[in-house]
Amino acid sequence: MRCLETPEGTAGTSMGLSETFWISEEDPWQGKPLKLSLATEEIATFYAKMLDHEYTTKEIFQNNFFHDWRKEMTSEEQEIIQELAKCDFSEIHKYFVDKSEARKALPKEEKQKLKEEADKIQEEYGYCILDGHREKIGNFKTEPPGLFRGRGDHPKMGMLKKRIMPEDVVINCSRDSKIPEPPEGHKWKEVRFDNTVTWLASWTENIQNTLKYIMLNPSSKLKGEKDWQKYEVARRLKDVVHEIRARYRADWKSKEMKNRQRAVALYFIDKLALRAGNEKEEGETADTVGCCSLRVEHIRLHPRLDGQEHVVELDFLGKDSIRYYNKVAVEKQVFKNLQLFMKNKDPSDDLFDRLTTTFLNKHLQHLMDGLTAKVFRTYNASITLQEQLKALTNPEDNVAGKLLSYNRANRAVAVLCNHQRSVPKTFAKSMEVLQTKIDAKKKQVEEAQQELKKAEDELEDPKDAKAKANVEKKKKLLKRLEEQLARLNVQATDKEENKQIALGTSKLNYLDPRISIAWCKKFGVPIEKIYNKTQREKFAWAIAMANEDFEF
DNA sequence: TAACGAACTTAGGATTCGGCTG
DNA sequence: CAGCCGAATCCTAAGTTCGTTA
Repeated sequence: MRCLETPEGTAGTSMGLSETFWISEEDPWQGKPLKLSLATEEIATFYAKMLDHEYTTKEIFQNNFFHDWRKEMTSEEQEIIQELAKCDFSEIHKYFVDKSEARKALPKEEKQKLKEEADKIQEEYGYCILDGHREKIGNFKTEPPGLFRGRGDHPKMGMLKKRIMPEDVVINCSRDSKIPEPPEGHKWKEVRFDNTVTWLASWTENIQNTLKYIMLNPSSKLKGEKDWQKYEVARRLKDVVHEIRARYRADWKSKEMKNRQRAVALYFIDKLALRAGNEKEEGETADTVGCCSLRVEHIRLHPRLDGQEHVVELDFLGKDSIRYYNKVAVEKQVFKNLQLFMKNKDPSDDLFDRLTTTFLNKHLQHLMDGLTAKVFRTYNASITLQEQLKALTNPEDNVAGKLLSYNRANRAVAVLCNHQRSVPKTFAKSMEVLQTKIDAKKKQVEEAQQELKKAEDELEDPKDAKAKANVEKKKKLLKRLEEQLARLNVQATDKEENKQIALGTSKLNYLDPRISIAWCKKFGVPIEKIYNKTQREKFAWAIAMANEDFEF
């Protein structure tokens, strides 16, 4: 494992950062450059590097940063540097912009050398031996210091994330293994030998005061087996889901408010693939919710809307502050229950005030061994893929056409799970380029049609072999061009439909890979077309296991 | 029984890579 | 042959779950 990177600050070193420029209100510092201590300068570089990001303009970010920065300053520095607004980071910023430009402009050989050095580090620190097998480690470096940037409206954005020292790190390995040496002059916080957990090293980060772990890569046997287990639990849910649904429908009429709330929440989790929604500590994280933590302000009830009855409009920020927005028609009983749950409550009150994820999961555990709220997401995602593949795949299609069907099935799952992405910066442009290609191809097709017609007109004598051959040639050309055009159109459709939808998350975490592998085998699509190298490594267990008859 | 702690999966954005094109 | 672009990879935050503690 790697830890202890060189500090990035340059004060007192020979790295040659030009002087930092400070303006302070008081004489004698007004407009004067200031030499910073090593620690202070390093933190200044963290801020300076982020100047291009919008969030450095946010007050919370600035306040958190400045507060933490001042804590690390010498008393002299604290005396001089009293206001963030009077600090000028632009020279430091430029220094790093130039540095990154310079790196990009490096000659090939130099880049090659850097790559080899990185590979050497990967080779030395990136693997471990588990049960006699050499396994790749997922994250073998401790996280470097910097400024914390949470997602969404995070109250801690801008806080200083401190450098991890060997003294912060716990090593977990076998008693009889070669225990990793701490860097020269340092020692580990602890070395333990716990084979009931999977992590190799851990430390506590200072922002949320939570543990971080060094763990194995998804390609490892250990992770693969866990992944397999996860899907097996979801498959067991398939066998009992109808009973469970009958049960929660019955519970919509339960005399116990607690149970009614649980039944409605479970219905949302099942139907809408919502996450469980644990309670979160206020002020520690961004304000996001899942099912059990929904508040009254997150839903609106429409007795009638757009020709449908009993429509629930959901609008809230979920994990990673991604917005969930959906209008969905529900059963009358659900609708009435929701009205009941909302009665006499403020917008900021919990919708399911009698419900916790613990209570919900206890119930689920009782319904099926190993069942928890998240299993519904896995189950519904995988079963949706299977059904969609069945519905959308046309065996007559060529590989490109089949892949479009696959992507559409994948997309249906991503939509269900609300996996979004921001529209790529280059989207509009690349769409335009594609459209230009399509237009050009259309023209070619038209020309080919005319040429074919001409060739057919010239074919007066059916025995004229040359003319006949010419017609055949033109026909072939036309057919080829038409196919190319079709392929481009397919591409454009696919691209447009994918604009704001992220397929990767469901592919990696929710879709039983055996479904996809079986589909590939059944329809003669090479597995490489749907899984890249990394994904094939992660799903090696499934590739070895699934044949074309696999059913989720 | 609520709060806390630990361990693990899931998640989107940022960065880097590598192949194509002008 | 650079420069661009999409794909792959990296990064680490943000969830879920379960066990423990006060």
